[in-house]
Amino acid sequence: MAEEIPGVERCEFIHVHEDIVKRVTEAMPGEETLYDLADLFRIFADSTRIKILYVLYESEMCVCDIAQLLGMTQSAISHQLRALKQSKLVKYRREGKTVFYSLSDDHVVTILAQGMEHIEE
Amino acid sequence: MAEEIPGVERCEFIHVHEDIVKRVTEAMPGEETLYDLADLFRIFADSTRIKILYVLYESEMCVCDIAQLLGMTQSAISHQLRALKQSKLVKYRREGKTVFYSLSDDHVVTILAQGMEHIEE
DNA sequence: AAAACATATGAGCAATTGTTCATTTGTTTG
DNA sequence: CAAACAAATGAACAATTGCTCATATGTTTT
Repeated sequence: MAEEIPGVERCEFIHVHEDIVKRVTEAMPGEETLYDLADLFRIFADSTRIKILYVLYESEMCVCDIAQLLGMTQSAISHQLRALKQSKLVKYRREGKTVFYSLSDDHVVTILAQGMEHIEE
Repeated sequence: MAEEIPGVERCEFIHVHEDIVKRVTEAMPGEETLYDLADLFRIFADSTRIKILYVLYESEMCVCDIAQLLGMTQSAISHQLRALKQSKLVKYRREGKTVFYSLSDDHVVTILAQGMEHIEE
């Protein structure tokens, strides 16, 4: 953080105190972690994926059922499930031709609930 | 949800039970709420904004200080602060020429913490 | 083995996003 | 009032995203 970046204009003096600057730079997670965190939230940043998560919160469900419930194509849902799968927000099990998806942990629920609380104010 | 959308192919039968379908469609928040929720998470879906939130978690700070700490331009930070302000994640107070920003509530902290927990597994 | 079905995937396109650069707005001080 | 400084804003551009369409993969059934 705060490397020397040429061309970045600076205000004359820094207003925050030394110790705060120190605390900030120490408490800040590494660059890579911050990217991972942003990637995770990017998954929640789409209403289709949120719908899927809400649906799976009620019950494990196959791709086709989700598509039907949400009135969307199988392809669209499958693409989004891949994203949800890659960020480990959902897990799946195969049963013959059918693949059943479900939420993989309850961080999903907590994050969604906190988000709802925030926008409902 | 689940309006008749022409051209959406459907699997032959729905696997989930009637009561589950009913619960799902009842528990699902309205379309507008889901969009607002996605919009909120979109704010968290960028590492610059996450950095700003982490910085403000340590201390109230002015635009210029944040820019310096993160090694970015005043303009870039100001644009991002506008987004954070619009979604009510940060608040501000003016003191002469300087504008100090701070976190507006602790949903921010909870959401970030849950996200961190998830990616750290 | 072939047909049928559920799911996954790749390419392509319109729409959205984050940054930069130039400029404007708002406030203080000479 | 003019100069100086902090912050905000608008236009523009590259990069990313979500969907569709066509097709591939994997599994069951005949």
